[in-house]
Amino acid sequence: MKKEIVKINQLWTDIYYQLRYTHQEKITHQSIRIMQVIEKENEVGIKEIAKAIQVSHNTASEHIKRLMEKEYVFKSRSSKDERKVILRLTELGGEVLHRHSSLNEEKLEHLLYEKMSSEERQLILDAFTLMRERVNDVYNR
Amino acid sequence: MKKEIVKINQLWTDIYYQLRYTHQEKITHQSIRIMQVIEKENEVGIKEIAKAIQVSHNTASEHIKRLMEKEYVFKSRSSKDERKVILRLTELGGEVLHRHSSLNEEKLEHLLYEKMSSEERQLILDAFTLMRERVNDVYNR
DNA sequence: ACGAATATATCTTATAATACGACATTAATT
DNA sequence: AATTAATGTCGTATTATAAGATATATTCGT
Repeated sequence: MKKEIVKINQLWTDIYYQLRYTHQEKITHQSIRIMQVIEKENEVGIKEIAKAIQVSHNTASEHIKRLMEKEYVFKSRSSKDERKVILRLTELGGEVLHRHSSLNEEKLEHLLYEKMSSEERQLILDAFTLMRERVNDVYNR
Repeated sequence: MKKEIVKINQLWTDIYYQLRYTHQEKITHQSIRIMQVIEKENEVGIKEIAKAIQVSHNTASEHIKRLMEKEYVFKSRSSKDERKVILRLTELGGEVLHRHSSLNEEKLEHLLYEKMSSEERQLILDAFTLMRERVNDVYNR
């Protein structure tokens, strides 16, 4: 493995460790992964969840039941196929997922607006934008 | 909240979602958080774990027992204070944590070395390096 | 129109994870 | 020697996780 790759991963995990949210609510690993899929993909139903986290469809259904009890997720039905569930995050669910996968906004603002010049800030934004664009080229056809 | 902050978080989570490892072993949320602390901090013992994940010391001790059974973690004792445990990740533990918090090395290599020029690659590396440096200035004295 | 296939839901059962209080042990401190 | 600090263990309770069996509703194929 090239050493730049290892280096970037080191930087990535260091940045996340320092800038993540703390004092987060209790939540399970599966719940986070499920909510990530719902947020990042379109038209996600029970079957897609089961595939994404590698469990049976009935287990996936139980997960969703629990997430609905916590009001992190709600269901609607596809208009094209009334058998199919379409899952979405509630506002609360979105906030919870944010606190478990995003960078702390206050810390990020402090870093970008008080510890960096506008040129440095632009460098960060350009790099992330480039990376996301190229990633999309690779993984979404 | 400034819109650049929200934008960067959007990019951050998109990049992670696309580049993360898939088909990961079953692991609990608490296990990952504990291993992150062990990897990123020095001289972590039971007390530090308890504080980091906000549980009692006996619960933290049980977590460590389970992680040792799985051979993700091992203990030694501080030479300065023989009461104090010092936790470290085993090689296996390091790999497991990697698969649950880092970017997939194959995907990253493909992205950086086949989809980017060396200038673009350098931009990414510079941006991450800058970000990590400044983060360290802020959060480590 | 009708049986087959698909998507989801529910119920039961089993195991593992999570957490805490109470109590015990060992090493350091005073 | 008594106290404090760091950790470990036991008992107990709750929740999470997962699968199989079974059921229901919708759509597809002919």
